[in-house]
Amino acid sequence: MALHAGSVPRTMTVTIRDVAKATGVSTATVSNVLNKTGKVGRSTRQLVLGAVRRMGYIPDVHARRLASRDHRTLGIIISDIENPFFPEVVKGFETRARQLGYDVILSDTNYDPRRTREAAERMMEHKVRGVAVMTSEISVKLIHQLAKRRIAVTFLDLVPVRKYMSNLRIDYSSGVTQIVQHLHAQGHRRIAFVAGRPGLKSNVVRLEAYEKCMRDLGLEPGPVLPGDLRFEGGLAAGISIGKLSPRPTAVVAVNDLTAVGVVKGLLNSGLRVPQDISVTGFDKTRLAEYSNPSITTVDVHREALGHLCRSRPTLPTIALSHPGPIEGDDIVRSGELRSESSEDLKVVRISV
Amino acid sequence: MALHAGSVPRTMTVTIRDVAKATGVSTATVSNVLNKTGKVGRSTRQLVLGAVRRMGYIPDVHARRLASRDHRTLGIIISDIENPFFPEVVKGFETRARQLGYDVILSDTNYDPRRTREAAERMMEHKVRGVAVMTSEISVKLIHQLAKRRIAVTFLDLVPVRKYMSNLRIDYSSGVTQIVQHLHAQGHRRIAFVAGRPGLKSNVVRLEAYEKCMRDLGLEPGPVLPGDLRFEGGLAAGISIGKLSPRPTAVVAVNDLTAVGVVKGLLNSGLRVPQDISVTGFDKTRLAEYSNPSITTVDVHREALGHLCRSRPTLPTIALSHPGPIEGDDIVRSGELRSESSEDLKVVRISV
DNA sequence: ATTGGATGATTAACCGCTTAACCTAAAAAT
DNA sequence: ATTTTTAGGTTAAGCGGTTAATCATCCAAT
Repeated sequence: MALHAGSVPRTMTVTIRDVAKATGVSTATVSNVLNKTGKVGRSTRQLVLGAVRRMGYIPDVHARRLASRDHRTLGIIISDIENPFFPEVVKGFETRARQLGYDVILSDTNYDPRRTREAAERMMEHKVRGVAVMTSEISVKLIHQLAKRRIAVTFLDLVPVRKYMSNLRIDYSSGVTQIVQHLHAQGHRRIAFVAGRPGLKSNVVRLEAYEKCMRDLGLEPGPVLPGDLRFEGGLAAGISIGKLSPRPTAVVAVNDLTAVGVVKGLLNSGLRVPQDISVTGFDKTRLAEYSNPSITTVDVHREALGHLCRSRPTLPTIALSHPGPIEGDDIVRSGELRSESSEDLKVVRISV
Repeated sequence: MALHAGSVPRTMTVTIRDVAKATGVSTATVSNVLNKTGKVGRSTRQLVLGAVRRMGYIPDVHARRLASRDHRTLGIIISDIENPFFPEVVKGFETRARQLGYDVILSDTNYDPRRTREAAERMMEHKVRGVAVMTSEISVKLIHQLAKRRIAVTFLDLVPVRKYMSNLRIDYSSGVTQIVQHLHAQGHRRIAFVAGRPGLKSNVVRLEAYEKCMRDLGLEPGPVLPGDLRFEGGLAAGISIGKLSPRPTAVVAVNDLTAVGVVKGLLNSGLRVPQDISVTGFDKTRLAEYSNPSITTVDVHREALGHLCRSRPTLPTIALSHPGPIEGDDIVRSGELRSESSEDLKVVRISV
């Protein structure tokens, strides 16, 4: 029995002290090696690095973040990860963040105000540098709380910009307007609208844009059906529409997921899409591409959302693709996704 | 100017010490109030709680985790958040974890071994209690490293179970076999297969099951086309299949996303689905439901995956829904999703 | 009156790492 | 030859919590 009980490490995890002891240097030196501060000599560095590898040392992120006041973490709050729109945003956001050496923490609110509040709290607990709020369930109060803690908040057109806030204004109106005009140009006159959740600003904006545009075109703002931003809502709406007496010839859905549901509902009602009736979506998720038939949609430039406020130019454009009753790809350019930042955003400028 | 400069707090963040000072108690007491240890008297508790609220104190998660060795955090590693399969798993996992008071950290590997290794490291840095590895890019070594650090690992049929490991065995073979037999029963004789990524075990298993089953039925293992587990691969395969001279009458795709791509490819080639050719998928994602026509798929019971090893019973079953050339819903029950756990899994038994 | 819990609160060590301040010896400058 | 830099390290004080050990009361039991 050559082993002394005393030689057994108390805790299973290797700490920076263990590495220091093993190499005969101070913990400060090990830390400096790990953080590449360039204050350590070549030979010592090799020595330490060797030990680190050999001993399987992995720094504890909590200790690290606690000690260095610099928490390189960003947060993103979304509503529903099952809506394909969000994974795409998340992917862009995460990729970019990682490139820049940031960790990302994700919170899904599931359209629930309580979970939204918890999500915001989680961001504060983690002391994230910035958070992208990609949902509109959040209260103004919560946003201000975040900002007050010097967490740079980026959101979608929710409240006026102040310190530490940055607004991504998605020009929903323009997108909807284009869709409606597009349908009008195709000869459609009875155009229905499938809405999202009543409380959500972004949805209200779309609905109003639809109504205004219809009137501007001298049309009656056709039937407006309730939805839930999900497949189910779209499905139900599609079935309802199938039963309407003067049936609409086109349906504008509040988002792609809803649109896909509408299509399904219509098909289930024995209608043909797009021969009998056209359906359009919003968001330009891949879902629109997967769908049969592909649905016309509005690109809200998720990638830009994900990459967040690349300075503050007028970002690329909304594109309408794949018209309703016609096959083929026609890209209509127009509308815009604007990015407004308050000066203090510099803090989180996570794009180059 | 009634304000003294000295009265301005140095740092913007309220710490437990500030709360203690403000209420005239010790930090230990504040901590005890916050952690509901029940060691604090009623009046003091109210006092503290009041101050906490008033001052907007939010505990720092890093400090907390560092001090209490109990890191209530779970990790989940997935391949591609844009594959609808994963958001569904994540949602289940996260919901359950939160119910149990765990935090979740998510990592997306994007089918890239390097990112997989980074993901595993991230888990170790965070000292998570357990991690669900829902991708097969991961190396055996990495899994062992995690287990060695006493991180309970749950994975999909990758390596033999040891200490701290738990295996979710998805009976892919059975699923594929059922699909093929199902198609055979429908009268299909030329059945193609669209594969996933060559290296991945789960994909190889499916391919082999397909081949074996075909032979068992006395059929030639029809054409096998390469894929990538994504829409693109399916699309390309679908187009290729459209050009085949003795054209298959059915296609078994390695997963739903691929299946959707195949359908699109076939439709683009002027074929009708399912009248001319049937397509089946795997995973039973909602995508299969959204698709037109809906595709037959195999349920791998994501929810069970998400909820992880609810003890270790033989979990519910695989269901085949919506056959190819026939409309309507017929559920074929059979096959199974098994969950094997090593004894030590108790550590992470995150279900009740 | 004395002992012995409960109950409620405090003290202070520590979690694992970073970093400002300080030290030392060798190289460069004067 | 002496002073100044500079490179390479060390010391030790935190970061913001938790928690074991300890202590002070107050009250029931002997």
